[in-house]
Amino acid sequence: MEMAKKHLDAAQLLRKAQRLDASVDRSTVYRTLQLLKRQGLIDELDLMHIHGEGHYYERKLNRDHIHMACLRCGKISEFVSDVFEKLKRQVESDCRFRIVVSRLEIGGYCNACQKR
Amino acid sequence: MEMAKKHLDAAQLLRKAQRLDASVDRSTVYRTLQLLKRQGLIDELDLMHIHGEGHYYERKLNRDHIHMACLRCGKISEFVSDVFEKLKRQVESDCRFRIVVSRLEIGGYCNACQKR
DNA sequence: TTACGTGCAAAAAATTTGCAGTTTC
DNA sequence: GAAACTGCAAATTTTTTGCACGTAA
Repeated sequence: MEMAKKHLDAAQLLRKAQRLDASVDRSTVYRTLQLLKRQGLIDELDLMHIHGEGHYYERKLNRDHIHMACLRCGKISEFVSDVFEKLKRQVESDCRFRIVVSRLEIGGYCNACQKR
Repeated sequence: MEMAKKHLDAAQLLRKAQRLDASVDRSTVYRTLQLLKRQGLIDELDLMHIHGEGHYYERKLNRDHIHMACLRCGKISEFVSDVFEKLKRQVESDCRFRIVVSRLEIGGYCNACQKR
């Protein structure tokens, strides 16, 4: 599964998979996503539910990133921050909590939409 | 709606509401939640889907807090951090993004469960 | 009136499950 | 052959919608 492009929901992944093998079923997609999620190989997002109640998935990379969803134009942008890393380390030490997955999603207005 | 207690899902809110007025319908709950969400009066969480695919709601207070969900015992804990506030300010200035809502959820192992 | 909020019933969207047949080791 | 994976069909769960009615400004 080449989840190279990001932020795909289960239906999109199904369609992509069926382009390679038309017999692939929805349940296989969901079962595989569950597996990958448990292994920590993908991250699950909901992008502030701007486009409905579904979930989106992306390959987990070394560096976590923040997702920002524009409430007006729907654009999704990403941001990597040392402060985010610092925050996670603070949670781990202050709360004695071993972090496995983390997700920071922000809804608001992007630069372009603020100007209108 | 006394969402005093937190992290209630739509079904729980419906049951609570029906205790006061038995005729309340599911759709009213969902419509009200949509409204409150748009007004920024409540926050929507999914608590890392530890207990299923639903969503949880809580009154939005002055200070945002981080939610941590223990993948073993299911306990949800909360944490307030200045670093989180700093991170949000960084996003606003570095990305020129006007934040309306933000949500940081973390999955991992709580102090007690790490020791087992 | 005109807009709004509601219950009701039905639909739609998202995800899960049981089962039987294959493949894999 | 046991364990794991799959497609298929059907079921569940979660959320939304159309509609008719009542209410409030």
